[in-house]
Amino acid sequence: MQTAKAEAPARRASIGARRNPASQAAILAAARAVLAEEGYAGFSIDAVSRRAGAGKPTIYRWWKSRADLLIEVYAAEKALIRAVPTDDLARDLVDHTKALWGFWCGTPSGRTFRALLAEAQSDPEALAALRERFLPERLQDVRGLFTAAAARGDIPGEEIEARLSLYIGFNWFYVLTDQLDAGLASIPAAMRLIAAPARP
Amino acid sequence: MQTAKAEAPARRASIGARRNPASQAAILAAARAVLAEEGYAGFSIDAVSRRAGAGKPTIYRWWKSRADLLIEVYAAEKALIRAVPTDDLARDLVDHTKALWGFWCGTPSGRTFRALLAEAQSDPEALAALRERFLPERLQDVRGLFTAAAARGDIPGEEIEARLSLYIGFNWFYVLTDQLDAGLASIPAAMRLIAAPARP
DNA sequence: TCCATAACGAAACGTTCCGTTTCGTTATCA
DNA sequence: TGATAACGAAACGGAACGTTTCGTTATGGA
Repeated sequence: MQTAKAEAPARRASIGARRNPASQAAILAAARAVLAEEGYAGFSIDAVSRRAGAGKPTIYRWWKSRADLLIEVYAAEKALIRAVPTDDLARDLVDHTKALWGFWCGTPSGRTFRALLAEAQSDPEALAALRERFLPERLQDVRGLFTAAAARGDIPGEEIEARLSLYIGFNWFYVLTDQLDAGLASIPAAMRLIAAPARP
Repeated sequence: MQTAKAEAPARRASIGARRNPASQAAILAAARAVLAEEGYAGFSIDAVSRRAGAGKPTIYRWWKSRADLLIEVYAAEKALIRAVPTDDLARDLVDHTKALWGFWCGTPSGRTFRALLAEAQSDPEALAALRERFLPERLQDVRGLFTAAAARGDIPGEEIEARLSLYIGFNWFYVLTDQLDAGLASIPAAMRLIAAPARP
């Protein structure tokens, strides 16, 4: 099991007129556990509240939406993956893609990500948070791979957005259809196309 | 407005021991209208039932899940778009993409599609329906563009899946982030990369 | 030192939607 | 003509929503 199953049954009362870090940690851990075990279907504020031994008002006080909570759960683990450009964009992309897919499969983060994308289809604020907070931060590294390649003259600078969109969409397609295994074989060819030098 | 707002207040009773086509039509029209006006957030069986003037059991009798209903609403309009290969894959892809995005923006189908993808993240049966029924049928035409190009020798046959995945993901990324407008400019460059001939 | 302030968990609120069951009605089809 | 089946309406118990009320705990400024 990839998550702590049993929660500390210790009661957490108020520690005064300030946020209780233990409650914050318990809620994030509970959210992570619920997502790991039941995915988006079981991810309700009630379920997280019960599992964390926390009151619902405590959750609503610090996270104004489910999307907020999802983003924080995701961000707590994503920091492990870094992408540093070498001199070969295609290889950089293949490496990063494999690392990302391993991260999505080996932690609850794949389900968390899918939940966030689903949430964004029904909640306009979740969509805004996805576009304005989540994606820019998460894509910073991979965007850097493209800008470095453009700086080297390997790809045209004006095609960065198009190539980045291709890269993002490729990953989204496989994770949203829960076909990361089947998609592994397509990674090298796809990344070669995305990283292709400008045609003469 | 792109959908009929007022429903026929005429009562539809049973027409005997067989399905009532008027009820089927009213339910599909109601689902379409709800999606057009409120998107996935307002798409509940209760809401569709109320709007259609139909009983919930009638909906559950003929559609075993929300995803089923979404697929049928989408399929009722998608038939309008066809893709016939010429001798230029890149141009075929650009044309088809623009037609698809116009269809997604000009009808409730964009919202329907987003709702279906969201539904697939919480309901395993919806995910199965998406992969095994919806996508194969919907992708038939665009897949034909790639196989025709491979038959001409313009692209390697073993890269069809990778290039198709790139194409699908590109579209999904923009529709799921509700950024079809902003993505228009990236279409030509992206399609050129997807359709690029094999490197020597 | 005292007390206004604020976070805490628990419980309950009314609302909405879930999927199902019951009911009386309607009309087919064997 | 009668068994069969779909129809709309209404109601069911259960779950989750987001909020409010409550008593408790402990801080931090006066």
